[in-house]
Amino acid sequence: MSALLDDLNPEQRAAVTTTEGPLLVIAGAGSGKTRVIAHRIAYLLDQGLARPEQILAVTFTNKAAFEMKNRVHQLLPPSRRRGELLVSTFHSFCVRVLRRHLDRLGGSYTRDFTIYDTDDQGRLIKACLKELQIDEKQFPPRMIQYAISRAKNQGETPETMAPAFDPRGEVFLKAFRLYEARLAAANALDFDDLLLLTVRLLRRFPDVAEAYQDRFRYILIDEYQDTNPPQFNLVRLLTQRHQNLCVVGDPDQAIYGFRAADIRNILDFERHYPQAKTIVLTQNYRSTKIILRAANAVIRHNRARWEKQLTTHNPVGEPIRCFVAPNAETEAEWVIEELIRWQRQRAHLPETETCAAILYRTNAQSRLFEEACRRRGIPYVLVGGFSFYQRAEIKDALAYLRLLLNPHDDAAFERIVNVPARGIGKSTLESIAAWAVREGLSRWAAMEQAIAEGVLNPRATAALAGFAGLIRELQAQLESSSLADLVSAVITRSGYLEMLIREGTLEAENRRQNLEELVTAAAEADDRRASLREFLDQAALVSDTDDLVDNAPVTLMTVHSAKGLEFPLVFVVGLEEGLFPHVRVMDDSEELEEERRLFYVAITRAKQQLYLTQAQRRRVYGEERLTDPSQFLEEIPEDTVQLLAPSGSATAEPSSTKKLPRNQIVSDQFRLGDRVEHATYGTGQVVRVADGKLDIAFPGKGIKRFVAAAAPLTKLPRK
DNA sequence: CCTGACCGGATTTTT
DNA sequence: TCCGGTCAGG
Repeated sequence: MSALLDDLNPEQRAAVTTTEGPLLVIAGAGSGKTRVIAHRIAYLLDQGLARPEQILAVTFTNKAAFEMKNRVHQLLPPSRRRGELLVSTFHSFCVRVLRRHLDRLGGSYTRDFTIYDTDDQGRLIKACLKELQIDEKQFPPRMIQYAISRAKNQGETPETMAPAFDPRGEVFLKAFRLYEARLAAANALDFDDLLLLTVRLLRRFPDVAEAYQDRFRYILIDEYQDTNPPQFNLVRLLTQRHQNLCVVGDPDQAIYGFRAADIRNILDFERHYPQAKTIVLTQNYRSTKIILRAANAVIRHNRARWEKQLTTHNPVGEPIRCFVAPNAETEAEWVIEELIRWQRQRAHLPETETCAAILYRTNAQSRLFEEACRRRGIPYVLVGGFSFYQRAEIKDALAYLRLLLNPHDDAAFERIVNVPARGIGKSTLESIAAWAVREGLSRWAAMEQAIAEGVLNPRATAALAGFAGLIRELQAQLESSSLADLVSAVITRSGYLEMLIREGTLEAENRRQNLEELVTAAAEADDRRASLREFLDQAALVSDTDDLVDNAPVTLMTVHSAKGLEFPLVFVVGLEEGLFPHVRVMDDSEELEEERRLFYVAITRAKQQLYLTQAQRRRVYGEERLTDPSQFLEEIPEDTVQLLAPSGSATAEPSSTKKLPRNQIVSDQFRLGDRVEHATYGTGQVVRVADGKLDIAFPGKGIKRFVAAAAPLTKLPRK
């Protein structure tokens, strides 16, 4: 058993073995946090302090949960591996609880509820606005959606919200109220509801709460800095009895404020749990000294902060390499070239030593890098953006399946009632919608009535009856068929497959293959003996990083998705004012600090080599714009950085031209690659000499063009 | 009812 | 640039 603790440092060992009472582990980037959690669970089991089913561990993604389970498994002797260890995300855990007990809450909710994803939510909100005749121009659905989610996460309901003084608030409340009513009517829960209703359930039914409190003797929460109020409440409820709560996180990596995550949950932990012990893990095992020094320097610019300095015994490493590209296309090309070069040099090393990540602020940036990879024949893995379960054809197929289980799922109904086209048009659907609203029915029920009473024109009635028949026919198969057969039946009998085949385009063929893939996924679920319900739940709660491939040579993703991951080689791209930091946060100092934490997360993903790039021109809204270097670049210490000259013919355009008084031509005194010192811009590197002009790149300040120079420009000795 | 052409507006990050 | 919504014609 002591082998469990052997290769842990004293801080880590303390975090693993302090098993009684609340424990706060502040774990700096790369401090072996995941390892500590896995070892702690293994330790609890190994010491006989708990049986597997008495432990609940919460991770941020399903993938992390899966890996955590595996790690624990490997740490344990075979004799200790029995029993079910529950490692899941907050959302999956809540679904589990609600599928058991939601009936108790009463109202229209039952345990057969449907989960509405962001997409379904958006459609529903649009429908609500339309029904209330609210102008979408004045009240953009996205904003309403955001505001509703925000309100719900703050624990507000339409009833508890302050009576609206201004008409805008009144309009919002009306939309909020209707949205909640429609959700309830469809027996649907949105992502926020999963947490909220679980909390409500446990509060209202002490016997249920006590059952869970008794069961979980030990609770561990990862990424605690990113928990939101309902998650906090849930943790409080679950830990009331044993208080053996261990939360692990890093306030410097709190990046989910927009999702109502509250960094105070971790900062005030010792106040929430007065008995708490605190352990800080400050030794970094991941990055080189240079990378860590840059990261420390960056994060120190945040004012609201729990001060800690990470150290490492790792080698000094290579300087951080900065590159300023003339435009976004060149940026992407250059990154891929550099990546190929880097990996070629290390071709003799195992994949784990050479895999790379390209990290960007927004998903939209991925396209150029994908194209560059494809041009050079580099296979890549793209995370997020358009993951498998978000593809239209997959969501369509899933909507059919959802409707089989819950015909009152209006979002599913609307999605596929006329996909493929079966003669159920806009006006017909509007009549159904109006009927449903008037009678307080779901779309499905309204449709059945409309068919029975023959109120619609014969053609429409026949088309609807055909659709209703199709769904019933498929429903009849629910009991008897395997999931794989059921999915196949859905895509063939609905005519979906035929539609794609008839289309005959390359894209349609692609979509057909995706559907085939779904059948495969269903077959795998059959192997696990999953029910249709479980299959759908899992599909609704997949996270972007779940389809991450270990040790892929190149992975493209947002910085958010990269949280918790590490790569030998990392490119952080698009370091421009307005992009990273994003325009939307620049005028709010708190949000800017969150953005800086995001940048901190980005650079601390790198183990060996870090690249930072900026494009001087970038298309925004299809219009080319000049960019300024990100303010974050200036926060990187100069002596950790090496500036790189653009290779080949690609030459950067300077962002400004500096004219100095005395017309002393400078170009013949300097050569490409010279290091220079300038009075105002600091140390730079000559990246271009031509026509008596000199382009000099200054880290964090972009490229400046010098026509002539006075004394302040001095040449430094080459290193 | 369906299709295709046209126009206007949007872009942060995610369970 | 791209997406979604609107409108006219088949």
